[in-house]
Amino acid sequence: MAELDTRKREILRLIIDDYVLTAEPIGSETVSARHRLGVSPATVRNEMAGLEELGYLRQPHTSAGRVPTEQAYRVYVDSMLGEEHLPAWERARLRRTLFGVQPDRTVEQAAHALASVTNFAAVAASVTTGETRLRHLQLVPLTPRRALLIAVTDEGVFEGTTAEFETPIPPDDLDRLSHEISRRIAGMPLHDLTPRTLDAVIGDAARYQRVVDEVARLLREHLSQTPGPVYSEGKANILKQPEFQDVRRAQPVLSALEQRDVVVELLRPGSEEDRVRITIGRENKREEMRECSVITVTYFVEDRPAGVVGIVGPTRMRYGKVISLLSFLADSLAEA
Amino acid sequence: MAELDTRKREILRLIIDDYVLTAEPIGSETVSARHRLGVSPATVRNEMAGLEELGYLRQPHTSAGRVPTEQAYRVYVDSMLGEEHLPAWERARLRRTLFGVQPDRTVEQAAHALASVTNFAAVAASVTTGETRLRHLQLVPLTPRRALLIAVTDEGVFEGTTAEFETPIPPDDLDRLSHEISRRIAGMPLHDLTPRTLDAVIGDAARYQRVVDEVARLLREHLSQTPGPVYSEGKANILKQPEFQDVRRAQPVLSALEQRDVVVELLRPGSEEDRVRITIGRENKREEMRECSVITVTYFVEDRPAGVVGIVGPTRMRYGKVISLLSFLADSLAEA
DNA sequence: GCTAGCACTCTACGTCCTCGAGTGCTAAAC
DNA sequence: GTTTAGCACTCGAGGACGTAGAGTGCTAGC
Repeated sequence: MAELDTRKREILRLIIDDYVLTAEPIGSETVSARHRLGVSPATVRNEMAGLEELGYLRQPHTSAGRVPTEQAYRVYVDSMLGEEHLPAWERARLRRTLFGVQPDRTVEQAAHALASVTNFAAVAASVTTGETRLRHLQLVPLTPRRALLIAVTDEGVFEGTTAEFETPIPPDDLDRLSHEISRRIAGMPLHDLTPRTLDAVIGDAARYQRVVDEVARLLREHLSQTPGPVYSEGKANILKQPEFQDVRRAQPVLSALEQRDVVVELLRPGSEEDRVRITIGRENKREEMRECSVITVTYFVEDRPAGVVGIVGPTRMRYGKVISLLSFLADSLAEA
Repeated sequence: MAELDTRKREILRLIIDDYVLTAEPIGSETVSARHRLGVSPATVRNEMAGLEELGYLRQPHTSAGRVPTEQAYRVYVDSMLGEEHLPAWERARLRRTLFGVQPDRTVEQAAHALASVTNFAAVAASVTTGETRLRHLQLVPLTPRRALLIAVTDEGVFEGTTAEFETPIPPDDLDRLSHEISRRIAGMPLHDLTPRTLDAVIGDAARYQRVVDEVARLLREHLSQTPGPVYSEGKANILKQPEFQDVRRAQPVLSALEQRDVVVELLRPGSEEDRVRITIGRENKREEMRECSVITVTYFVEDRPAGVVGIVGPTRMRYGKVISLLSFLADSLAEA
């Protein structure tokens, strides 16, 4: 996109900055007046016509001002982004919510705070990588034939499922058995939990072969593929955005965000070089998200992705601000 | 409300039934035509004028038909409710979603299915009464000074919290300790978890007095007052309802439903005589819910409340249908 | 007590008009 | 060659007006 000379870029930037705040089409008059460019509206008009030709601007109708296209937002985030200053109270507020509460709800709280600061929908999740290790496993007897399986991993994430057995097992045996399995399995990385290795590790553990099999099955099912809890907070916030005043536009988005797999998809972790991920409008895979922009940031602990936080809002958003906010939040989360 | 003679009641019923389906004001013509009452529109008009005087009907404007008031819905559910037949496919669908999945996600699934069948928002929770008993307790070492506390109760509900200790504890000791506490606490009803009794039961357990204290504190905090997870599904459904086409009406409701405590409040369990609870419009405590009706059903296992499911929708809803649906669902849940 | 008839009321909707914002083009100025 | 003033043009927002239709309340007669 080297087609843009300095002045065109400057004008485009001004239009985007303005439009993002007002949500109203911007006219040449406004541009030339608000920031003194040293040129008259007429000149700005010419440039704007050029920008429209290049696909960066769009006119809702002949006699309205112009609004940025998705392409415009794209070059904006790619090459016009300045560091945005975060007001102290916002920093303070975010940090307070992070360190105040129980540590196991930090991520949820982060999403909550993010939603209320940005007025967008916030999403967050801890990353469950293959690198996660099992720490502990416990079978709690419910009935003679059923027990609650609890698995604790490296990251404090854990899942509860009921296991059913074909033959009844006395509670004491179950307890001993669960200790046995637990000891053998502790420290094992999740990605080693293939059927084969699992059998190798715990397969010869006991006379309760059936039980071991059942446990192995559940572990495989739950831990290897379930990517932990995901949180989405403040979804109702998008109804505050002018572009979603029409319910028919908002409804699909809200519905989509209620589906766990959609959110999981949004929260796919990035790599070290690719911490901030920005998806604008039609760049989204999901049809329902085509009217939204999604920004996510992955945070790292000891060089491994530990979690992802992000927001979902209209394509018209203060990208710079949001990115600063997310980066700050990610850094804070990395500490915790 | 003995003010209503038989014909007035009949007419009111017809108007409600019709309005609930169409969401449009009903005129005298329609009433007299749709169901053959044997009287002319003029007569119906007179009766309707009477009903309006009594507060059961309301005219949006002079020349529109009439719509039922909340008072009308109230007498409707109190005294006009017939058993509504549930189509076989709906029963089948509900049951399928309940018994297909992992047992520990039954309640969530129930809410999900409910939302998609009714097109309203569905809420659900398991009840954590004082009657719930502790089954098992486990401390999993994280660092020398921190451990994950897991408590398993009667109902399979369990919570994970990290406990912090002032002095480091070797993992083996912690394990022994946690078994010790677990044995002493097992079978204890939650409402006995007052500070005093707790201390009496586990206070003399060990030389790790501090640890025991910390555990006691966490147990009190988390189990006695946290009422387990609550689920709300299909909140975006309310955007499909004609009365919530205006975003400014829908936004407060959606925001409220995103707050856990609001949902908890809605899901307060009823008693045996009071299984079905219907709250219409302004009967709701929460300001934001004043445009909605909430119907919840408590289901019982062994004569104790085990959970609550319900829906949130506009006051204009098919009360009979929804109640049948909820009752059926509650019965099904009681089995599981 | 019921109903036919009728005048009345009010909204929804379409048309017409004006106002104003913003444009694109052209010709003059720098 | 670039910039700018001037101007005619386009188009949507919004108000005024009129009509159609739905529904009502009232009255007089059955």
